[in-house]
Amino acid sequence: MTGPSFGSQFELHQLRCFVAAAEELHFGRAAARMNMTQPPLSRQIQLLEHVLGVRLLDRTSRAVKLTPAGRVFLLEARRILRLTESAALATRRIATGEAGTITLGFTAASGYSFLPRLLLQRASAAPNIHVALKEMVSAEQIESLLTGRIDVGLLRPPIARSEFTTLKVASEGLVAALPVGDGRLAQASLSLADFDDAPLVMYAPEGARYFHDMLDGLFKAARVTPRVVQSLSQIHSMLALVRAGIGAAVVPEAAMSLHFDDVHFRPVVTDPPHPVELYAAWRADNDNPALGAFLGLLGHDALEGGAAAP
Amino acid sequence: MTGPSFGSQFELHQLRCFVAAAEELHFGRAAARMNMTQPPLSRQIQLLEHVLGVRLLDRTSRAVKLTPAGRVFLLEARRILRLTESAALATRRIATGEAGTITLGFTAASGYSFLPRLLLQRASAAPNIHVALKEMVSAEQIESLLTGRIDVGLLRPPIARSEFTTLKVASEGLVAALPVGDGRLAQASLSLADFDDAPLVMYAPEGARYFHDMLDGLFKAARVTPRVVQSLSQIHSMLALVRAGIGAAVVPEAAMSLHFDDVHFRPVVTDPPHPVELYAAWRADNDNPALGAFLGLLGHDALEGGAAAP
DNA sequence: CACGCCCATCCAAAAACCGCATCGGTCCAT
DNA sequence: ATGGACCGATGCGGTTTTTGGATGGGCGTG
Repeated sequence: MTGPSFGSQFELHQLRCFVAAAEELHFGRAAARMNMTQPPLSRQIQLLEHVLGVRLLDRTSRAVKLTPAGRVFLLEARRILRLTESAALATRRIATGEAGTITLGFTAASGYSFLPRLLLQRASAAPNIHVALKEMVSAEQIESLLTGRIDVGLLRPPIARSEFTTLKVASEGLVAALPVGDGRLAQASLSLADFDDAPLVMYAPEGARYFHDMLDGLFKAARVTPRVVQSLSQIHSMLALVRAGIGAAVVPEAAMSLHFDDVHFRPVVTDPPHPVELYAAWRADNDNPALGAFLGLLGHDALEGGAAAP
Repeated sequence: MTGPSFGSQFELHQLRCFVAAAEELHFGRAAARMNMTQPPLSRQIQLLEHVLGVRLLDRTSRAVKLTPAGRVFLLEARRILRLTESAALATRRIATGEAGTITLGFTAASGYSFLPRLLLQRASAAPNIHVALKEMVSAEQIESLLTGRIDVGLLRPPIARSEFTTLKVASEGLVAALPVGDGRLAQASLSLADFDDAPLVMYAPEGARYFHDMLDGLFKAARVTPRVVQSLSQIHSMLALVRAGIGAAVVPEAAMSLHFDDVHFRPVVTDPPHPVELYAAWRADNDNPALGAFLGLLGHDALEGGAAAP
């Protein structure tokens, strides 16, 4: 014989037996609490003591007492059992989607207005869903959705992928950003014609294809030709140029939350009155349990699977 | 049927199986690591999932992947298993006396010199033994030893109780505490005769029976009769009176560590040169496992059971 | 001194577990 | 396209473990 070929590790059942016995200081009552009879409880505690190599309970036929080691082990056992319960609970919450983490990609522009509203709503409606934010342009989001780096993207159309489910979550109008002193500020609202032959800070076709193409289309349809003095892809950079008096800019309403000094906004009337669309997209086969709860925040129809992308 | 009449709690063995599978992401290798075959491992994990009501591993015939809930549960499971090991370790250390708590009673006088040395030694020789200190006079210590409020007492003889084991841990001489200006400070050492008919701050027979009786006996044997101007039981109070010039005092050497300004000490020659004795006492049937290690600090012969008290 | 209380032990029945053989599904090489 | 390798799930018999009733023995109590 080489040694005690016992299972050299104790089991939770033995811990539960010990805690019951240590709390009742009476094997009979402890057994009753454990829904079993006294002999097996005795055995389990003997086994536990054998595995530990330590006597935990001093038992005479008249009284049961904790040994010093037993006192220490009682605390440890209670801690372990508490941990098992909380572990099970936490895991179930993750699985049911009550809690969990959603990694969300978003475009810079959606971060100004839609995203803060969304996060505010999450804080009250799904406080246990953690949202990890990653700013990236729409093309990056599509790539990241495919590789699983993000669970959901907030991005611009077109989203031409069959493996995605998409949902239009917001649409907004366009506004003109004008420097102080610009005569057009006298008007309450502008039309596209107001930009004909006027200096315009435009979206760049590379970094901001969606806005570039949209504005380009709108101007062409209205037979208006602004003088494009600069092309940029970031809204805040464009507004900085507007402030410098280089020209006007046409940006989504959300940009109004940026509050540049000496830059004022006026609504721009367009044919579809809200041409700027924001979509949420996610892989249809994403198995993140928190996804359902998160999508619930995006709109009440979201859970059914959203509208197809154009 | 009321519900799943399963053992509604998982077992550590299932946790170990799950951790192995989650780490290997391969049931066969995981089973090998667990020293068993693949089918039972599959079952254990199925059982665990059933108990939790949560799928932990997504397994196709080609690949095994953790679900989001499984990722969370893996962390929890590892934590629980780590805790079980440390719990067993800590408990064994308590049982073997490597670690633990000793509640120690001590007299005020022993706290000046002997106790600090003892605690210093403990810090290096038995750092995991925690010593809880309770100052109390010898009579209180005996009472507390009987009721188990303290494990060990550092006290003065006589200790006339058969249920105690005792050990002489220190003996010291007496010194005279003299106020500046006292003529006897000219001598390098004093004899008892130097106190004849001189004002003396004496130990009170109630609160400090040991010192009172000892000094009383020494003076009587030397046929010396000091003028007792005050009786106190606390050394520091006595020294305060000495400093005020009320009289001299005869105190144990340890009192020299008190350092009162304008109070100087001179050795007093006595017949037994070290008449002040300090004993350690503990119940022979004390089952505190840390006791052995602690007694080892008191002297190398301490473990055998000490000398009988007078 | 008989009785009651309580934990340990013994033993047979029940339950749980394990390993073997096998199945169904997927991927890969031919 | 097809055969083979690989992998996890499942069915089943044998073994180990656990359970609970009966019993024993120590220890206070009336």
